[in-house]
Amino acid sequence: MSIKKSRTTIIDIAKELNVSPATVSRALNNHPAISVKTREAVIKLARKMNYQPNLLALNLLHKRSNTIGVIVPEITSYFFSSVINGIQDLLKPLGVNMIIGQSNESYEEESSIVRAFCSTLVDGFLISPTFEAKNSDHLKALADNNIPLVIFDRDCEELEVDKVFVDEYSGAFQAVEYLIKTGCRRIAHITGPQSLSTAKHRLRAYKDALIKYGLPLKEEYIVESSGFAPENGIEPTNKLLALPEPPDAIFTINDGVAIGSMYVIKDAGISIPEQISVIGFDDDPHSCYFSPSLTTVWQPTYELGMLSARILMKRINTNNDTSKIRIEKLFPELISRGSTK
Amino acid sequence: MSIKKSRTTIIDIAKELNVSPATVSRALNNHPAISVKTREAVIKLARKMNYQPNLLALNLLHKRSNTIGVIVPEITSYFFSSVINGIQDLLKPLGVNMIIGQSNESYEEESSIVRAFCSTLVDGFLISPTFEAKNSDHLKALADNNIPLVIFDRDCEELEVDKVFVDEYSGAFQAVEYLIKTGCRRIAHITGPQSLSTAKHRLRAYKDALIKYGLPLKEEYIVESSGFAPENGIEPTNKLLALPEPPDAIFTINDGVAIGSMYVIKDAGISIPEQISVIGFDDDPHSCYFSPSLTTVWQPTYELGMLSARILMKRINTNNDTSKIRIEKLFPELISRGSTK
DNA sequence: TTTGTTTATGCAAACCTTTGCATAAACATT
DNA sequence: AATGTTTATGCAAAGGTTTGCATAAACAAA
Repeated sequence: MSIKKSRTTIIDIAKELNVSPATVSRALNNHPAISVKTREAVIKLARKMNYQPNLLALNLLHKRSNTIGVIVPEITSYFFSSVINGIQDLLKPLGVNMIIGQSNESYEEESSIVRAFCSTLVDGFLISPTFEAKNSDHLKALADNNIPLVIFDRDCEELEVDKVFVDEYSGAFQAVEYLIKTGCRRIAHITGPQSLSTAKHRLRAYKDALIKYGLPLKEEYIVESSGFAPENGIEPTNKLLALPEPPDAIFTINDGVAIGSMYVIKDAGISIPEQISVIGFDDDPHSCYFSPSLTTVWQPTYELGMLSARILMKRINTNNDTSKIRIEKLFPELISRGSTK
Repeated sequence: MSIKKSRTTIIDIAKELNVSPATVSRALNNHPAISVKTREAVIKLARKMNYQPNLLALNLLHKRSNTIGVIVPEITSYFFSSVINGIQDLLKPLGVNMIIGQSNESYEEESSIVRAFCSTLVDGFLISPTFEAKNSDHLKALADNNIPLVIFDRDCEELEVDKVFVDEYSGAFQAVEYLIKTGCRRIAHITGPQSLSTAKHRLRAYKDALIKYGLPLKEEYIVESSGFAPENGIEPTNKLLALPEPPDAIFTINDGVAIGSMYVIKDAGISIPEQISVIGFDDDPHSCYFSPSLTTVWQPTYELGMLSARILMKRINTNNDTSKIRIEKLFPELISRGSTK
């Protein structure tokens, strides 16, 4: 039953000064048609009364929340949290906020978050779709409601919207090529869920690189991991090590899996990189502290976030005009460390 | 110049049905004084026209944004990102959103974020203060504006608000006690920035444990790291190893630093845990994949986030009444692995 | 028929700000 | 003195929803 001490409004100031709220508004917004005297009085009093504009009212007026929704599979991974960093750094100077949703790789959750954010809460979306992508109706619905959407990192082919990717193919190709050039001949690949565009591109690059260098493509050297954490690397690696002719190199879908993989390999008494080379993907900050330190493919995560956000804001500010959709690609880079020869 | 196809409002429905907007509102909100016939007609049409309430308008009306602000030093660390997970999971079923700000351990940034979030955008704050805490005027100002605030993980003593902590002292004491019990006698501590309550508590526990077991307290065994990443562990460890009588155990401020520390130790050809035991703090998911796997102190991060959010929501929903402030403590747990004897 | 009661609906204010249009006052020009 | 121009301000609507109060309509009771 406490009386909520409501904050100072433009009306309070107006009453105090015996002017209309409109005058106060104009004075505070540097409208030209205000006498110097009035303006100064208003500004002075506003400061004294600690006036702060009510963004809730402004939002309603402008039909804009100055908030965007970001949906990622998870935020605890280094990859996505540093993408978010990039997004945030672009948004902050613009005074735009970001609400984050985690899909946990679940289609249901993803669409429920979209729905929740949709109710006028959000001016646009930045989404990296879940790999459990049954369909993309919930995302298509955004287009119908004229809410801008930018897809990043993971593709969703049926959607014709702005997209920002890392050139997975290039990164993976570099990695496999490097293994070949350092003398590996029996190169295995621990791939990720095949519904993911990223996993598909990396797999294709793996195959293409082998072909280019005339190495045989063996189905048993391609194993799928069901996730991106170290524990997801264990079983696939065990499978590879149990082969009659085990690989002399493993290119993994990401650093997490690579770490699990190295763990298994070392545990089996096999030396890295002498007997088996390992390459990851992501350049997680932990990766260089393992022994051996992990060779990996660095991705421009921060830039990925920045660029995606920049493109989204452009859409929002141009009222989602019908200009051509943009598909951008950023370039990854091989970082050679101790886990390769 | 495109015409923004504005969404269906309650007024559109009202016109279509020749009733007043008030009637539509009541019909949709199950108000008792509405005839069944009208209600059904309204609901049917609302569904057909894909009506979704305009939260912007509701926010203004209720003077509530259903959004809380969360400020953490950084989100890329496992610790904070999993706290955020807990917060989010509590908030989601309540339909409350969260905007995140990163202080990057900077006082300036922290207060600028508070200011930005303040302008009616946010119903309450969840803050883990930066260690560059010059003062807490910006946080005190929240109290003046009657905006609820819950502090978590890191204390700010001059503030009388709800707080949720991990019992750092207990966790650190367990760690040091464990080292002693496994035969270590020259135990060093890499502590964190001393403006942090967490670092202070852990340091105190370290000292108390040594005293309890009659071990000498040597100043040169206490070294300060300037951050929480592996690289911050390097210099402090070098210092320790260079001592005339190097330690036979190192208790570090967190897993990140421990990882850097182990890196240096192994590099120096010293074996872990035979010659030096290492214990971290946090239980980062990577920690068990290092060799040796890292003994550490697990913190209930997820629960920390959940509880903090729960307490904040209580404050918000009780209109920030003057009930007693709550100080809660959660308990950490030692996880023994390969880096200790 | 009158009065009283219930039921269903509408009006208008409130939440806070901005802005197009109107207007009053002050001043300048003839 | 009359007309025209400039300057400063106010009015009111708009943005979408909820809700206390008023009221019309329908019905029941006397």
